Amino acid sequence: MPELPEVETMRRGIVAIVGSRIQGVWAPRSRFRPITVSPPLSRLRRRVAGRAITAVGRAGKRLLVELDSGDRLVIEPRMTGRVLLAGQGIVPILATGTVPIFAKPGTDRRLVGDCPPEVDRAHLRLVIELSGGPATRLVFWDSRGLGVVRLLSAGESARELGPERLGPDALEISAEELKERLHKSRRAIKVALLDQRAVAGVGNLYASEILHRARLHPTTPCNRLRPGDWIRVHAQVQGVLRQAIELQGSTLSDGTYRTAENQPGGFQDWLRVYHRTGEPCLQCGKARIVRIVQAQRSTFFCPACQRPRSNK
DNA sequence: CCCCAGTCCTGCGGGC
DNA sequence: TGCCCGCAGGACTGGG
Repeated sequence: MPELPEVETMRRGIVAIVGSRIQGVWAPRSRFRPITVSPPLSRLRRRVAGRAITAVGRAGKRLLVELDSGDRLVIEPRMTGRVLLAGQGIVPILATGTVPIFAKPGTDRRLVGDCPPEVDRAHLRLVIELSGGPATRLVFWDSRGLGVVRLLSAGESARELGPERLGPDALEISAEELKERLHKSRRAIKVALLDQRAVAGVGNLYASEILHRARLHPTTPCNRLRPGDWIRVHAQVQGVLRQAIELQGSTLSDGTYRTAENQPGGFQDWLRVYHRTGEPCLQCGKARIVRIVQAQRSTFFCPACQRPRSNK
């Protein structure tokens, strides 16, 4: 599930398209529902055709492809979306379930590299044709199809990515601002960290990891946190996300997330609580990891290392 | 302000 | 062995 580290890794993986020009955009035919694109593809295509890419940025869990027209493409991978680059004469073919494979055009089933026998393009959602750079295509792949691609004018950007909808990026936010934005809330700290309007980029996996390392019980109401708690939460927000970026994100056993170079991430080997229900805590070695549900999402924590706040 | 349930979607794993 | 069901959750919406 792409959160900030995975999206940042994707951004770094495609940043070489800066300077390229968009030649066309198309959505491959598929047995699945078409990708959610706005404006509709025909209009989007007219607005981006011939434009040069001036930057590739990121806001929280969204990828931002800036164009010389002042418009920007916003790519939201959500649960299973991925971006890939295809080079000269190479098109991505996608193996069922997991791994994208690269093949020479016109040879659909003669694949380059290892590949399971069943190959399809069903989850290929959007292809952006490029010229003048190292890649000829930017490809958006998404198995569940919850991902979204939007073209926003400068004005729309201000609204859609503005402070009403998106808080400061989790890598940029200061300890003071994080505390200021949350400390009056009665919400559980775990739930609050997932609120993209408060701070952008933390998702379900990293929220559990952050709180375990900060030694804070996930159900603690924000307004019960002490100054030292905020310091630790902030330090771990940054520490965990930075380490995860260094390791190119987390590829869980479902294998869905891959870098733009089609490599798995490495942070899954450093997870201390996520998906480790019943296993011994790696911190204390005594207690076993517990799973609870908060706001309809799984939370994992160590009952010994993350004690609930006693009164006051 | 906050919370909850529902929605979108597909792949997978458990249970029978 | 096959089938059904529920689960996974990011972002959003509508109702309380």
